Amino acid sequence: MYVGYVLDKEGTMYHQGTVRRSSINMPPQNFISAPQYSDYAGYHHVPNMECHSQATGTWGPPYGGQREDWGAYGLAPQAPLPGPANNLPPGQGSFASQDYTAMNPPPGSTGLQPAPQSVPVSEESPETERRSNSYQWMRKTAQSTSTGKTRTKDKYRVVYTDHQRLELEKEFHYNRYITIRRKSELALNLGLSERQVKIWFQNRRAKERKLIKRKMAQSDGSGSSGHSEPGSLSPLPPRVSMNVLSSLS
DNA sequence: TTGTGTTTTACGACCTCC
DNA sequence: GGAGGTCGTAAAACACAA
Repeated sequence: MYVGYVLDKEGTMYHQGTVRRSSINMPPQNFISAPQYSDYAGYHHVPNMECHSQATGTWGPPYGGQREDWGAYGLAPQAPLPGPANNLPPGQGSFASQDYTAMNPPPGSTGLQPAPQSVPVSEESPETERRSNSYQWMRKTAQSTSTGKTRTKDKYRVVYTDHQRLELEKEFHYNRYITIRRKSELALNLGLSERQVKIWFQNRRAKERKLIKRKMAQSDGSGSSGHSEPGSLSPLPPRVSMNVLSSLS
């Protein structure tokens, strides 16, 4: 049932997935081993990420221009930040390929092993370390699923590797809505299908909304009125962003 | 060890837009 | 009609307390 559907609809996805996972756990370019991200211990979930509801403009102009926050990941951007300063339209967060490759050296170099990621944990703030503990799962998951399978196969779902999640999170942090072009690039670079990337972003937005709701519920409960407005999560209506962004890519 | 709660993938249903 | 959006949900993976 699922198999039929999926294989019909996206044949490569799960075939690839099978291959990927059988070798996977560490996909193709993957990533040697999770420990190379030992510093990241789960992107720390973007310290501000859970505070988006506190100010509508937290993400600034449509989520763009926040890449400096990557310092929180131990991943400061190496390329100039796109965004207003670079005359990129608001919301057009998508960085050019060179930006991406700056972080993701092409095969032949060291693969996907951005050097900056080896920021010593000791340099992180106590808060960061605390968060790191909260995200230890990030380290473990990549190792724990050696036979990643999907709902359509023997198991229900795969567990993305640290690296895959890190890259996806970075992209998400930069732009909540991924462009078609970036989706392709990411899928290619991470050994995922475009469908997986798309769904990951959908789920990630859902997660964010959930966090915001929770935050708002808490602030309501504490008597203080939340600063964010319903719907403030999405400065760019999905459709608009999709059209605009894709036309710009 | 086990029970329980949370998070993470993945999907279907339904909607909007072109 | 197709693509991508949200919403709701299933179930695996995981964390953690008892």
